[in-house]
Amino acid sequence: MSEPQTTSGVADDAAAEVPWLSTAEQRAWRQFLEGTMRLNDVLHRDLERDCGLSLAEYEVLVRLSEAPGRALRMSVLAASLAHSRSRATHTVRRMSERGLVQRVACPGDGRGVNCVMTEEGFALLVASAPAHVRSVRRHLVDRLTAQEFLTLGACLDKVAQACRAGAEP
Amino acid sequence: MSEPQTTSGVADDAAAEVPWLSTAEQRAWRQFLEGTMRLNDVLHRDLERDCGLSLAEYEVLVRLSEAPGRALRMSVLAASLAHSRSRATHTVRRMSERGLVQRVACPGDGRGVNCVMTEEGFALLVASAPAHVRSVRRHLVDRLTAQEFLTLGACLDKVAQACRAGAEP
DNA sequence: CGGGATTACTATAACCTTCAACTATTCACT
DNA sequence: AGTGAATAGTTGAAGGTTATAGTAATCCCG
Repeated sequence: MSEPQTTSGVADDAAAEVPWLSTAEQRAWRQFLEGTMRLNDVLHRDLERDCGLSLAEYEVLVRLSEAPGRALRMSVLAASLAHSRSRATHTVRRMSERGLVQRVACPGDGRGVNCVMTEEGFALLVASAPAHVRSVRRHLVDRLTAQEFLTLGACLDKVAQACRAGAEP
Repeated sequence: MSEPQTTSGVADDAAAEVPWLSTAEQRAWRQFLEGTMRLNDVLHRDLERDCGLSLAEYEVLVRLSEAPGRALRMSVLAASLAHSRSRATHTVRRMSERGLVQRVACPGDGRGVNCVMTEEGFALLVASAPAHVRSVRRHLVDRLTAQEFLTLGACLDKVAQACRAGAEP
């Protein structure tokens, strides 16, 4: 990320082997880090305050709302959220304790578990979406031109694909 | 973020009040979410595996390495990391238990605490930086054109500024 | 059919972050 | 000086995430 400031030159050997980041790149990288962190923070806080949902829980509800029968297998849900299966299990357990989703055995595959959205869960999503969209607009979309925002999406999509692929050069 | 799919039209009332996201915007938003999440994940994992450091700990070392005397007051450190003071306290405590930093009373202000990098901490940063930079390049920088990357930084900087300001329109 | 490999998911514990409450010090003002 | 407000930082508990190991069902293929 950033070259350790040193008067001893001890870091220069490393710099010789690794293509370091230019000053401009370094600034861009830090801006990226801080921006994504702060955005995540504020969206999470808004959603928690206004709707009593974490970002992760909201995402679960969105995915389920779009699935046929408002149901998704745990593994599919986890993959679609880019979460570990373990994380999905915990999140869904907490949500089911609140009555937002239900877990039912997967017909046809005894190993599988289907996560189904309850009416209550759907109602909460419907009630929460406007405030959340407003928040996303206010903190992200409205800060950029339409073109910038779409470019942002395209860039991060390339990154996501590389990460998914394991990111060999 | 995304309009709940509904056949009942129950969400349309909300949509009437809130400027929803267009299909293209929605795609961009999800790409952004997934990309930042996966990038964060893979960078964290790489750093942890190669160097035994979390991203947060690495950032602490970077900030300290750039500070005069390789020391920073806790509150300055926390602000510069965009972390809560509490989080900074915990992180620094763990790092000091490993001998990477030291906490010393702040001369001139009895309330303050200075966090000072040890030689060991500096050595670990120097040893870790090359692998981390490689990781950032591989997963982010090299996936984009130079122009795209700088634009990315500029966009997230606008977002960060808005978040810092409290984001009134 | 049957036994090993694979897949699907869960449980436990360790770790990190957040939150709220708390102590100590300094500042502002009379 | 003296008191109330603000600042600096820590603490401990609660909650979420990750890692690891475990159980159960299915698949594969001889």
